[in-house]
Amino acid sequence: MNHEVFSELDLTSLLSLSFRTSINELHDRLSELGFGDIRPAHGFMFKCITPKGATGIELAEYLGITKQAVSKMVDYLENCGYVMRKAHPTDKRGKIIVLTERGWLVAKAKEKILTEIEQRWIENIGAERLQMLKEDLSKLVYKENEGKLSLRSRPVW
Amino acid sequence: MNHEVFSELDLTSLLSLSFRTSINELHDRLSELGFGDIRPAHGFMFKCITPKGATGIELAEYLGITKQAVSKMVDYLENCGYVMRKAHPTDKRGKIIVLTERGWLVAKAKEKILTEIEQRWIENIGAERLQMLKEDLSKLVYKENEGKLSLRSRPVW
DNA sequence: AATTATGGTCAATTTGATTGACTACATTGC
DNA sequence: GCAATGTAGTCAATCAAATTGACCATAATT
Repeated sequence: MNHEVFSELDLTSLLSLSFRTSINELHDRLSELGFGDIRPAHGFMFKCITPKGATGIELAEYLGITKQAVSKMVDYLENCGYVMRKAHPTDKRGKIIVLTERGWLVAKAKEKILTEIEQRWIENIGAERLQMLKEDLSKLVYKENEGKLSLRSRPVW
Repeated sequence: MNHEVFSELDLTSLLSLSFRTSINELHDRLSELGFGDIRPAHGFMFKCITPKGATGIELAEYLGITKQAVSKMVDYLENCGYVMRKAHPTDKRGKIIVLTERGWLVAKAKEKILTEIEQRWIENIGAERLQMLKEDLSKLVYKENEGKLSLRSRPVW
């Protein structure tokens, strides 16, 4: 398999492939650490739950999915021992989803692995280029979404 | 919504968001052109079918999914009038999947839209930066997969 | 010629998401 | 203050994309 193969790919395909590559490594590593029941779909949720918890509606908006989908995901993660539903302090209808201890463990492991992946990328393309890459991607995501973000630009992790 | 928000995101999240952003625009545009029945999952298949067709097994390997999944996808695309199953010239077990005229229309529209998206990105970050971005992503996808590509790095488009 | 391997489909199941219906509580507006 | 409307969450049914397992027909191997 030759490097040249990828140069001919359009940007969208490249973004897809590099995302899949990262996410595959992340989940392989999480599996090795005993977090095999965490799947790609769950990942971004953790970012919204930390540090002080979130309601289902907040998660739904953040992830760009329906509250029903969030509810099911929380069922699963609660069952696996990663999150807990707590009563909302002021709104008796609402619940707050918070991380359990095990939830915090996986969140920290995720953080560490992502940092390591980024570190290895720095070794490949250099710190400046990685910095530029991140800046450019940030700019693009921002420009293209102009305020309407988190409606359909939902991350998979 | 502030640009700063994204700078704090890790690389993996950025890749996810920028990919989603591109793919959303692509499919919005395809919908406007009357190709609303094409969904993100189908996209990368076209790249493998063009120009001279492909067998189910080839598609499965290229996409990194099972042959059964390919078969179903082809059922759907055939039903929508984008592809056709033809008899394999030498192997009586096999079939070749080729694009119909409508299939070619959507493939060309896709090409055009992706080029336009890339063009707009050039206006945002400049041609040099975009070139660098593509080179860096290519290098990373290549390095990280080292030969074992197309097994799990399956594109979603 | 018999065995094994391969290309493709059928059927059942899993995962992640959807739409629609419903309950319990909150907010608004006379 | 209470009736109308709105909102947080769940239940149920369904869809989309993929999986595993079983199977058939043809090819390749020995």
